[in-house]
Amino acid sequence: MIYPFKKIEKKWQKIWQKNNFKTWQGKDFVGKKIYILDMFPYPSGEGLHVGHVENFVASDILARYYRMKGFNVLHPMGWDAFGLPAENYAIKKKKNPMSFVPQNIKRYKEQIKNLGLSYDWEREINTTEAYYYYWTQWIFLRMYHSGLVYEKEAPINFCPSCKTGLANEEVLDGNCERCGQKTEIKKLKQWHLRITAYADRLLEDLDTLDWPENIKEMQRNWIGRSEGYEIDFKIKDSEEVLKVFTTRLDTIFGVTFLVISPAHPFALNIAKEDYYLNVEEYINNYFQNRNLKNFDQEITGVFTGSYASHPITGESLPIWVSNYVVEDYATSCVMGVPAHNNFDYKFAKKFILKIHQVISPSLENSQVELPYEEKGYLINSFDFDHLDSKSAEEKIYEYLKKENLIKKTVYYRLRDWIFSRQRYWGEPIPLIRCSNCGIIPVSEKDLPVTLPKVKNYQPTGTGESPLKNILWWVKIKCPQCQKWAERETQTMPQWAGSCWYYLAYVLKIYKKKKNKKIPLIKWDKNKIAYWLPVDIYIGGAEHAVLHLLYARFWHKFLFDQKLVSTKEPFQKLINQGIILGPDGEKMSKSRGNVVNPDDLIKKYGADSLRIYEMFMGSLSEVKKWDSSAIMGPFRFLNRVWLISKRVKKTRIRKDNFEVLKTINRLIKKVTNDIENLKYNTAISAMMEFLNFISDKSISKITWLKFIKLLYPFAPHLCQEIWSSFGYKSFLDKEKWPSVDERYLEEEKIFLIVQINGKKRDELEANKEIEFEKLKEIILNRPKVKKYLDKKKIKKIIFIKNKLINFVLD
RNA sequence: GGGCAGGUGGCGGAAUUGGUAGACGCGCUGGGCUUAGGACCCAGUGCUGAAAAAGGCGUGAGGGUUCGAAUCCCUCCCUGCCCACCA
Repeated sequence: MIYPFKKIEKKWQKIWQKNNFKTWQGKDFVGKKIYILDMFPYPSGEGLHVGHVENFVASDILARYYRMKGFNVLHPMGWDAFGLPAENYAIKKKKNPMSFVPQNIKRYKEQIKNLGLSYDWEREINTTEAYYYYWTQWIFLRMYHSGLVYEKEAPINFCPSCKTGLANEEVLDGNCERCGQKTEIKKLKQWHLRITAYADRLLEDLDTLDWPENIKEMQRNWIGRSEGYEIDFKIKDSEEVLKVFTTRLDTIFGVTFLVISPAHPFALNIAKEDYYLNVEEYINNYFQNRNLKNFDQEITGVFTGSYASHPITGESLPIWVSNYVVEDYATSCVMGVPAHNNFDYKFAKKFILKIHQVISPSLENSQVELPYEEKGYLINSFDFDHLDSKSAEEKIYEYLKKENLIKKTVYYRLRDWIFSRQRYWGEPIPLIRCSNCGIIPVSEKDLPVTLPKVKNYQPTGTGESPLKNILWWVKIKCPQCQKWAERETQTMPQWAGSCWYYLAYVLKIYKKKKNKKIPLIKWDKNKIAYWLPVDIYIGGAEHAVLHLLYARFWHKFLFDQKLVSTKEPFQKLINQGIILGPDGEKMSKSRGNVVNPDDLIKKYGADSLRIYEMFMGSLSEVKKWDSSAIMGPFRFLNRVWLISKRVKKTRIRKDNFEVLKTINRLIKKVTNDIENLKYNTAISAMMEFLNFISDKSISKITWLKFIKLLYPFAPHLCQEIWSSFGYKSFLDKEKWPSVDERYLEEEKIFLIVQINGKKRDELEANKEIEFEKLKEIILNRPKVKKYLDKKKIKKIIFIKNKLINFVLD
């Protein structure tokens, strides 16, 4: 028989909705809080996928559990609806995203309702609504006034398909993060946010976070702090000086050439007559070809004819121009130490330059295969010979410092965040361009700068935003000189809205206007102080260096502005592992291996789907979908339904010790497992319990304890059973079962008998049994006797209440 | 090339952190019930040992530490993810 999941699920979803989800509302300033947050989705038109389900169910279990534990739970949901995915989809479907996004949201909400997820819908937010992006713009203006916003023409990544500039973080393997197109390098004037000003704090404060180590490591690598030295190399026959950045000062006597990037301002200037044309051609070539980022690019180069002198030895060092020097990192000039750097080595080999070993792995033997990139002891380094790398570094620094040729420096791999997009579907950047006064920020009282409705919102591809053509919107009186000026027509990147949305949930209020509730956001530091930080944040790892870095940056800025009270927004982070298709490949439409949650809900019910996804394996691991395996959880719930009917008729009032022991153990196990997000083992323990009682009669009390344990996982079924026992309450308001320790203690224990470390026998014995007594019993057991026969016992290992091991000769 | 995670039955995965390897579930086999079953119930299920028992072998490969290793150490192989001319 199949339990009537359709009827049950519909019934409770309706009741929950009718109750206006009041049970699930987080109340400001009431009791002990916990903030459980999901990464909010892009409402893309494809609908929810099984990955969303995994994410949302995982947090829903926590939310329901903590409500039963008496916490004041904040568990909100919203829509990250600006940005390329929604816009590209809208263009494909030839609809304006403004009219289109609400439809998608409606579909998402319907699906979420069908899953029985317990969100606080009063706090729902949508990044594309004016009341919301008012504040996105407001924070931006604050940043502007704090000097964190600047415009700069720079070579940036440009997606020819999305027709917009992209941030470094949005380019994966040279492809657009959104559409997969190969990106090009284009020189465009772009707004930047000075995230590098926060590099150190973004790095340091990672240590205070309870995040997966790999995500922290990714952020560390992305920030890429490196401490080193900037050294002056004088160019011969010139007044100019080349500044070189190195982290390996100890190898300075191994320098045999200098290399500068083709984009370095000196590149052409220092080229000597005979070399000028070569260098010019090389540089032109570089700029023509750099638009396609090529990862297996060959190292090329050209000699400038100029020489620099070594700051210590005065030796002449040829200056080369090469593509292997990154143009926008550090001084974009490198000292070539081919013996101790792999790239320098390749370069020297190719152009037959001197290779000069100055580091030796040990003092005794300097023989080593080059390039040798490890630290070691100095050789061929004049006065500094025999020093180890570290002390040599200090001594050489002292020496060059006296000559005023060196400076300690820190550089970051992290670049400032390119913050403007030449697209329609984003928050307008609240700035005004006046030909008289320059850039004028929109005044706070004129916020929000609303995005106009337009017919033609397709990207122009010329590097101009489609907003440029909407003259009525663009033309504006300059607030300063009152002459005609223009609005900035570029928009913010898709990540802007998600930089502070976890605060928006906390700050959302309603204003009543003619019986209508108008949503508003009102900055309230007390509310933020109460709810923040987010205690548990669940979402995909794909945002490791995007959203999670940007949001931390904004949060730290808000902290400096005294607008929030914590240094970090997200205390604990959990990444759910992605779910692969049944073929073991990433789910994608083109592969045709996408599993649709709607179908599964129809066939087995939301509760079965919820349990199946949590039962698949550990939350953070990558998992493969197996459609037939959902039958396990489905059967499990059917049996719960059946046994419930049986228990309803029982007359048993008091359970025997065995049953009480088992239920109390289960309570302990499930409680621990939920708190550690080990849902798979919690579920298997509940299955075990069901197997255990399937041929026994148990009391209603014990059964309903079990139903409460199962409730966060299968809320519809458990709520139905609860009410069928005559209870009117919502289980969210019921108390989580507590463990009665009396039943956890064992008076009998199972002892393992090992012989030479191998299990040969087991026996039940009284707890705390003494060694001598036990030994006597065991030595008389036939199984053991057989092994001990004629052999000498060398040693006996006895672990109380657990194991005894006889070591034989 | 660098960083991180991981490798356990036919499959998804457990294993209290050094102490019964394979919980739980899927699948499979046999039986029951049934007009029927892709429903349900019962039994079995790491490999090998022709059935049972005794035994032997077993956590990517090899070595080590230990009374005892999936777990700790060393060497190697493989897979996944992220970053990659960052000096």
